[in-house]
Amino acid sequence: MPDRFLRRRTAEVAKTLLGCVWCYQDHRGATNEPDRWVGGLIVETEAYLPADDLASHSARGPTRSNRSMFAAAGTLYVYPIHAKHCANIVTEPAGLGAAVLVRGLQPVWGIERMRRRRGQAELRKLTRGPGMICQAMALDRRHDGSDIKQSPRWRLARGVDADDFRVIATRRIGIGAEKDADRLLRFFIDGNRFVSGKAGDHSRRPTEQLDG
DNA sequence: CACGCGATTGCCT
DNA sequence: GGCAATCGCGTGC
Repeated sequence: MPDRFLRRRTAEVAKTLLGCVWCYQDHRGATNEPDRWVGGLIVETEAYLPADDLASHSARGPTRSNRSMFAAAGTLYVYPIHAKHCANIVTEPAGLGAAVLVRGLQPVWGIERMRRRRGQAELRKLTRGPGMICQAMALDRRHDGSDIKQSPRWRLARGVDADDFRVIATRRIGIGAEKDADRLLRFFIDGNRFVSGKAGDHSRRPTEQLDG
């Protein structure tokens, strides 16, 4: 994925990240495991904008914990919440404080490792939500600040063609009324089983999963 | 240094 | 659909 893809406006990046391949080569898997990658297809995202976005962690400027949000596009911003973690990909020119939260992933690689880490066999319960994704991919604060464009252990690439699915935009999840809650900055693939939230939210029509 | 809360999840009714 | 668990971080005393 070219640098300029992530340097664009965050809402546009969040939308066009849908259907893309996102995976990580973790070296903590068993040695005899042929497939050392974990990851899959991005099916749900949220945009956190550089300015005038009260919901964004960057809204009140850089601090020790959110500083990677102000780094170059392609940097990972991983933060802890409710004893779990959420992973973001930084967007826009460096210094602005914008990122895309990855909320839903269709598992493709390292599924057995994801099952072990999640303590859960059911495919649908592996990466349906930002906290689950980090647990399944074993992402935590140690990954905060790493640059996925620079590291050979990360891959972000074109996956499913955008013509093959419909994108729905909604309000972001878990944002209080006083914090720009009404803006349509959550994007997901219509009907995909790995979109988080309550049923009916992600299932406007009962479509099949992505191919390829 | 104490306290309160959150871009969540999972269990319960 | 409601609510408790859980813990790192920001805020304020």
